[in-house]
Amino acid sequence: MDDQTPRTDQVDRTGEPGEPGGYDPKALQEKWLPVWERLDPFRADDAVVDSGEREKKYALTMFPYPSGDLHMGHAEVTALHDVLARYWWQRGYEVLNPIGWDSFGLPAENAAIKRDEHPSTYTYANIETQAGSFRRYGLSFDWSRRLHTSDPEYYRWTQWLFLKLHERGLAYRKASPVNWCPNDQTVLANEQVVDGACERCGAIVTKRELTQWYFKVTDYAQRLLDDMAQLEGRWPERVLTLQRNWIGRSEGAHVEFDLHLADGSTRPVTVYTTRPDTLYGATFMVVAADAKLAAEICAPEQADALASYVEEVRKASDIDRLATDRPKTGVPLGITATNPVNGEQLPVWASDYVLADYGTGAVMAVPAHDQRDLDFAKAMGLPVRRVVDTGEDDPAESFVATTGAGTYVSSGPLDGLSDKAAGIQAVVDRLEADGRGTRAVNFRLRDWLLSRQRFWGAPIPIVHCAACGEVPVPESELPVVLPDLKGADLKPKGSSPLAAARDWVEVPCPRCGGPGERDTDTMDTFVDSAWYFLRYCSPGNTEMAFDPADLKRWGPVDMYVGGVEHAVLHLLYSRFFTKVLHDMDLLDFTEPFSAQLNQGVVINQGKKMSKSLGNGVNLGEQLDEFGVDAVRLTLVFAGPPEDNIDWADVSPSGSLRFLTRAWRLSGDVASAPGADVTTGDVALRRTTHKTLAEAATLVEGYRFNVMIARTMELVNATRKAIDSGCGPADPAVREAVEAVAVLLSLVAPYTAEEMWERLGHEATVGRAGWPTVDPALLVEESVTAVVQIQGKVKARLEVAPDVTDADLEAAAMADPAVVAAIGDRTVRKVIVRAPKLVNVVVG
RNA sequence: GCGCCCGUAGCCCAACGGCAGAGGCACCAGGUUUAGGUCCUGGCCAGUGAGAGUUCGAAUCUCUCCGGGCGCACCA
Repeated sequence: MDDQTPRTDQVDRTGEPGEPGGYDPKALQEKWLPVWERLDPFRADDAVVDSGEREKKYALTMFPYPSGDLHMGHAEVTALHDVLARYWWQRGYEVLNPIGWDSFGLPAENAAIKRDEHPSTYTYANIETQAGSFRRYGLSFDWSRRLHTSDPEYYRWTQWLFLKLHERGLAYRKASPVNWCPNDQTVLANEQVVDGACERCGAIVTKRELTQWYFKVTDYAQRLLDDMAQLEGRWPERVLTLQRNWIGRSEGAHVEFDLHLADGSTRPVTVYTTRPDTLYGATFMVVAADAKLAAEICAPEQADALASYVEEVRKASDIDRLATDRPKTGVPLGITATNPVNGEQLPVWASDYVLADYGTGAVMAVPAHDQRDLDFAKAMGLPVRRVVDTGEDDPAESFVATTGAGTYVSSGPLDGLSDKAAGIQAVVDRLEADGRGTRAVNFRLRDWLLSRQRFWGAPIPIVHCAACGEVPVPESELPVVLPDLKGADLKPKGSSPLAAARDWVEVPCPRCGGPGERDTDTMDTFVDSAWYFLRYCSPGNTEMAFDPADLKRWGPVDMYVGGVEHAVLHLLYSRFFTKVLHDMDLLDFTEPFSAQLNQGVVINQGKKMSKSLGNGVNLGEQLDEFGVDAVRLTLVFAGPPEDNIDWADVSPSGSLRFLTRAWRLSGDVASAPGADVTTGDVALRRTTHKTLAEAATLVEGYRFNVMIARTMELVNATRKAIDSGCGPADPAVREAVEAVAVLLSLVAPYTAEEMWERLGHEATVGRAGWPTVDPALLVEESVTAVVQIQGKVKARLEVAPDVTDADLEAAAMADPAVVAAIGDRTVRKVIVRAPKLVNVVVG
């Protein structure tokens, strides 16, 4: 452009910190943070919702674990989350956007051992550091509801919830082989074992027979599955799939076989199968080698073989067990079982390919139609009998099991049938008539093992009494506060550190007053986080965990933003707790999180950031160099929220440049606040209103990156209008820049606030409200219609937006370029899509 | 092995079945400065991984293949 560039640029054209009049992110942060602390603009007010003045929104981001300071991951998830929370405020909702800390857990305990101090020292110091960083990061949290799961005031209610589940028979103790992490010296839930290793420390997990506390999540398996219908389309598809897989429902039948033991007695055993229709093809039976059943039914002459086999199996880690190409092993138990449909005597084997804790721990083996059974049959030289002819090669020769439907053969009354459902029905009917079986549903989901042999968690509020058994600690005595242990006291020794605190352990039985001992395990930290979103609604309530009335007001969570790494554990447990509390009439909803968004991860140069690769990006340094707003903008603009962000692909300096350009606009506006905008430049006004309308749709669709692109366009258009269009005094320019400030308030709050002030407004722009969009300005004066011949563009016409199909066709056919393009060919068909397009088909 | 998702300029990413490029990064040129990791203007740049089909019209729908990512994987 030319030299009508406004004068202010002489001073403003700088991004250098410290320069007078320049855009200085650091100065803005120092200027506005105290103002916001004073105004406290994002405190969620119960009364405002209750009066009906504003509708509620509950925006939640997965609360952090207090290890060190915040990192890029925190910066990303909170920046994305804050866009939506701030948008809701601007749109006139009363938004509950709380923050807290998941502050129990192993890292603090390990740090405490290393430094010979109490875990709380490390924990609360980190929390303060992170809280300060979050504040500087300019997030719209309601700090008044802050919680820490390691506070006695919080874990008192975690213990209360445990008691409630215990009361309802949903918390129980049982002895069973459990996952044991030799490094952390504690048991782990199934969900915490990933590929045979501890998800936290990576150590290879082994098995131990221990008596542990469980939550009966399996009672809710079907509902956990069914209620996902409510979440369809509102949760990421992959999370729903993960949950579905994890619950792992299957349909089949229980079939009872008679075992003929070595002592001549008969004993029934039930197997679970999804293919009862292949019962005639069963040629042997397999029981889990490590199940009690195997030892009980084993013939005496095989007892030694079984014992040494079990020993071998126990030694094998889960890693070995996971190798799918691993050869099948096992030992015969020296007994037979009778096939209930044809009376055949089947040899019974023990093997580790059958799992003790799934189904009944015993299977009927149909090698022809199950690859695992076939592999075993091949290894042991057992017969293979095809009973379903699928047209494929006979598995007995090909060693490829056929699992599809086909025509039944060698199956007695089933022969000739070729419908799988009918086959299953026929066999089940027969079994039911004989009292030898029934239809059954099985779940892969296991009960939630919640005991941990570690210190830094909520003690399990149970007293063990020789006379009364497991006695719940009375609610009035909660919380059961952790004893004051630290440093070396906490060293893992395979049993809970709490056991060493004898004065703490030894208490009178609450029931009989006799000598009792406290349970010395603590709860899995996933128990703490399975209900924290409820506590935010009733902060500081000393009478109850949460007030149902508060949850009626705020619940359920409207948007839950966090990482996919919690797709199974945390979300499943929270869903479970919600349903239990619903059944207790404490909640009127059955799903805690109505919608969910998973952010990607921040990587660098194509790889996960790690110390060993030396490619870590330090959040603090980025914030120092580019400022909070530029870093937040970069993270939000990088791409769709769920995509990973490669820090090498993005440009915080580019973000900083954009913010500088936006900020400079606010200094150029030369009309007074409240000027009559209707007299302003219509073209710019259209852009402004169109941008606002589109931005709203984009934010609601979580397309924050595109929303920012639109804001950039508006900034560019405004710059152009000032420099070479209507000029800085046009009220349309003010309107546009105010719109920019509001749009930027979602992602760059400091810059937006400064712009707002320069525009002559009071803080805070975060609560200024979304400008009203004038629908009249969304309609274009004219649109460009394209005319295609055979789908190729040949001409463009400027037409009214409300042009009729007939008028548009007439105009198109009259256009010289079109006439020329058609030439002497015959017009076969004309497709008209007013006002955008005409397509002429010639032939 | 099974299932799901994704392939658009040098890079990150847009595009109700209707003009392939909105925005940014990088790069180049010009101007302003010439103390600039400044600012302004302009430019460069793909025919949408490959092929086939449906359609008046396909980046968009369908199928096959290639490439990448994710999930599940002895759950009977």
